[in-house]
Amino acid sequence: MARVDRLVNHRRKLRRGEHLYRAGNPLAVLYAIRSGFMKTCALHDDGREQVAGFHMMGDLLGLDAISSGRHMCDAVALEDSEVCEIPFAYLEQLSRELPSLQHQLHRIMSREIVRDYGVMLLLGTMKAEERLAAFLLNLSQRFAARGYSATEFNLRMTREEIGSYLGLKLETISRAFSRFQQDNLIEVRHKHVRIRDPERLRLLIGQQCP
Amino acid sequence: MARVDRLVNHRRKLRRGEHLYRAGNPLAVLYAIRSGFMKTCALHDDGREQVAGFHMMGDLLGLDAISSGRHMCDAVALEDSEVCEIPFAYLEQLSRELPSLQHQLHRIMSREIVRDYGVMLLLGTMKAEERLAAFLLNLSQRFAARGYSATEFNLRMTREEIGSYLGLKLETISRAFSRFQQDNLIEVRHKHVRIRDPERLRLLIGQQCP
DNA sequence: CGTTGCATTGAGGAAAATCAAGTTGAGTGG
DNA sequence: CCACTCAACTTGATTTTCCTCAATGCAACG
Repeated sequence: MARVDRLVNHRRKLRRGEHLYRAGNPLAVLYAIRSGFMKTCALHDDGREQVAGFHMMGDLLGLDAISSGRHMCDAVALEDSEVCEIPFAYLEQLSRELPSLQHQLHRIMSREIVRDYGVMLLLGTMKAEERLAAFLLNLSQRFAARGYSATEFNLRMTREEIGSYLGLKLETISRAFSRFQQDNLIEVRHKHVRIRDPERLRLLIGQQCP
Repeated sequence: MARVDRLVNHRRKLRRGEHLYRAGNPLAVLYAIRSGFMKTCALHDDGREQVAGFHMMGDLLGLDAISSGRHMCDAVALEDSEVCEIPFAYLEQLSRELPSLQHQLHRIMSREIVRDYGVMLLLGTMKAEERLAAFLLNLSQRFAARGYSATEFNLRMTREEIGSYLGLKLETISRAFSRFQQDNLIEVRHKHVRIRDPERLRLLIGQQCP
């Protein structure tokens, strides 16, 4: 137990806007988010970038770097945040001795893969408003799982970042928000969102294009 | 070494069209493809599905199931194929004793995560023809890495499956193929593709929209 | 109190989806 | 071997969706 403690001993604080790591940085440690809110951005050679995910308390970052020993995306704090540094080599060593730790690590990596499949489904098959609905419900659920309100929260990211994540332009996000508000699905004012009708939001996602 | 051999001892043959596993199946083994060609499909509750990846010799399938103990997607053979069954529990056990095996497993899972980021980038930021160009170059590269021709190969999947993977409709794929052929980038006749100008295909991807 | 960065809204245009015929080729059975 | 069938593919016309461009609004901050 003492040794597991040592695994998560080192903390690091980040100011809003600060990079936790950048693509190309060598892998040294994984990061468990203790507090705050972050985004990861996948980058293409030609300069294009896309938000690959939004991350909050309890999420583990840096798994992309294990394959090559270098990070393959950027991680940026969207608000002041605190992370735990987990030396990867030590994590591997310890997980050889602790089967439950080992299995936990595998489950976390697998969960990331499953999450990515969900994003692909969203990007590949959904219309703009379906994407935003799915995004809001996902956020809602994750806040709820952490003990925050499922129906009322502040967005930490800009419309542009939401758009990037959902494969849409910021204007499209803005219009979808306005439309949801008109339809009494949500109340939205700047970064603040209140979900008024989660059930109809959920239905909205199911609408195949006919 | 004998024990590593035992790890990959069991084979399974699949006929074209046969499922290797389906979403919901409990995780028992991972699968290493020995020969053939497969697709994995992510599924949404409402029946929508999307091809999450195409897989060939050497690829490892089933990682999505580790997180929950159940498969989260379908895997289907696109041609007669053979796979190796790798009991996951035994793999975990053995990787506790063999650090290099452990690290190899982590790298493979991480590589899948990185691959997924690439697909997100493709789905989120690229236009139809860029997507198809990226797809063809990726296939080409993977064939080359396995000792096959990088410039000439047979597609194992239909236009519809390509479209599903790329977030496009089959008609769009067909038109993009025709256009590439007109522009002398490729020759395509049904499933047979010859890449005539990989360099210009590569350039095509870099074209930001403006 | 103007500057700055987001956000909203509208108008027009481009990309891809949809709808609708045809074509091709592989497989099947006469 | 030939006619038939069926699935996959191609191509064209039209429609939808989202993007682009542009103007304006709004809050935060020095």
